Amino acid sequence: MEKRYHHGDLKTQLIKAGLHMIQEEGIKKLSLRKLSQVCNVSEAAPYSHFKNKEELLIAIQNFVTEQLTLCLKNAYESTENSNSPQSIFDMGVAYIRFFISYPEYYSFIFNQSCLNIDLTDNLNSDEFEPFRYYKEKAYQIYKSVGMSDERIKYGVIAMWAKVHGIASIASMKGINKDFEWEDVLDKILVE
Amino acid sequence: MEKRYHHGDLKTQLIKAGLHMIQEEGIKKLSLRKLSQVCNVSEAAPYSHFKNKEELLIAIQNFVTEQLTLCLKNAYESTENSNSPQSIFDMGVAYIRFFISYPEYYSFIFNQSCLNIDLTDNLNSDEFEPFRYYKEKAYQIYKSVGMSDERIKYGVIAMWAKVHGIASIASMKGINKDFEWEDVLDKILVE
DNA sequence: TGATAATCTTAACACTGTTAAGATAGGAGG
DNA sequence: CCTCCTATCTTAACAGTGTTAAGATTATCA
Repeated sequence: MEKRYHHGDLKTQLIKAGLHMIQEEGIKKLSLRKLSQVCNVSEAAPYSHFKNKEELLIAIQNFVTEQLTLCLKNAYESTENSNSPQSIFDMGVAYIRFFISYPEYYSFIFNQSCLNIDLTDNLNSDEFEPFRYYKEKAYQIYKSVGMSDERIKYGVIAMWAKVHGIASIASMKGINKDFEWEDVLDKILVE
Repeated sequence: MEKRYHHGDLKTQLIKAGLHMIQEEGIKKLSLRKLSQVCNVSEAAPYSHFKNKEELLIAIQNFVTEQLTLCLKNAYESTENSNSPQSIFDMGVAYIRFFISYPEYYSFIFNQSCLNIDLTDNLNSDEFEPFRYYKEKAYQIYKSVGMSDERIKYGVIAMWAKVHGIASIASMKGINKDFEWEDVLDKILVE
């Protein structure tokens, strides 16, 4: 395997290697220089594909976000009758399980201020797919059950907050070790 | 104001200055060297009081955590009848308001993996006061209302997850700008 | 007073992100 | 096929970071 001057597929390799490094050692250990080394490329090479570190992280963030959205869609569509309250529950469980499986992803997606970087602008209410998708489907379902718009508005956000809160707490390493989340999700999630 | 060789109160000054810097520019901009400069002291001086940057951050984290606990205690005790479900609600609102007021604090307390540092060990289920206090009081109250232990166990964690989730979402800059959280807390928090 | 320990400074190290200047080579048009 | 353009990559440097070692200063207390 000879080394060529032009890598050929550096951009996607950087994203993949970055994601891998986040899973293995956490974002705190991720540096562009180590990433360049892994990709067998000089330290300045990434700057041909990303304006700076932030842009690379945003690319990785987008990749992870897409996977999360896929999990939600999967959960929604795999229910017998997709248009039932059951699929709202299923989407919630899928969301929580996603962050239990990859705890590092939670703070990577939602934590802006700890990085030397601000990923916040990439997290707009309307553009953040998982939020958008969940709310849209939940609205449809509650509507079809005949719930009033007023109740839907607050019901959806309340349910969503609970789901997100469980994901947040469950993805913390130190907190709530006494809970085997997987076993009690159904009891906590039901109203 | 002459400069003495011995600062005299450097340890507490570092914590105060650090907290101030976090509020003003976020944790990402906080560096020991800038902190030393603010305190009019050399770059290695902090190492006489803290083993490393992580220890200083833990000290700041503890300070913030104490303030949050105070908010909860205040909310609990200021209710007419402290031992009523109303004070559970009040504590939840206080918790959420705390992080709406100081959004930077949320990721500072709960975000481990983004820092070059791991604050997680400082966040144990039993030692993290706000969690402990809320759960303890909620348990007492539900118990006095005659709720079963089983229902209490899941009810408390479910309510807590919702509260924490709202705080989490509401403290995000980019997300859910469409919600004026302060106005709708009562509608979202009630079951 | 004098010794000990706490506190602070200076100087260096390795590691970051980032940029400027230039080398290489892939690909389009002649 | 050749040439030129441009994307991509390298080398070398800069400033900023956390951290440590060695030594200076001074507070404390016997």
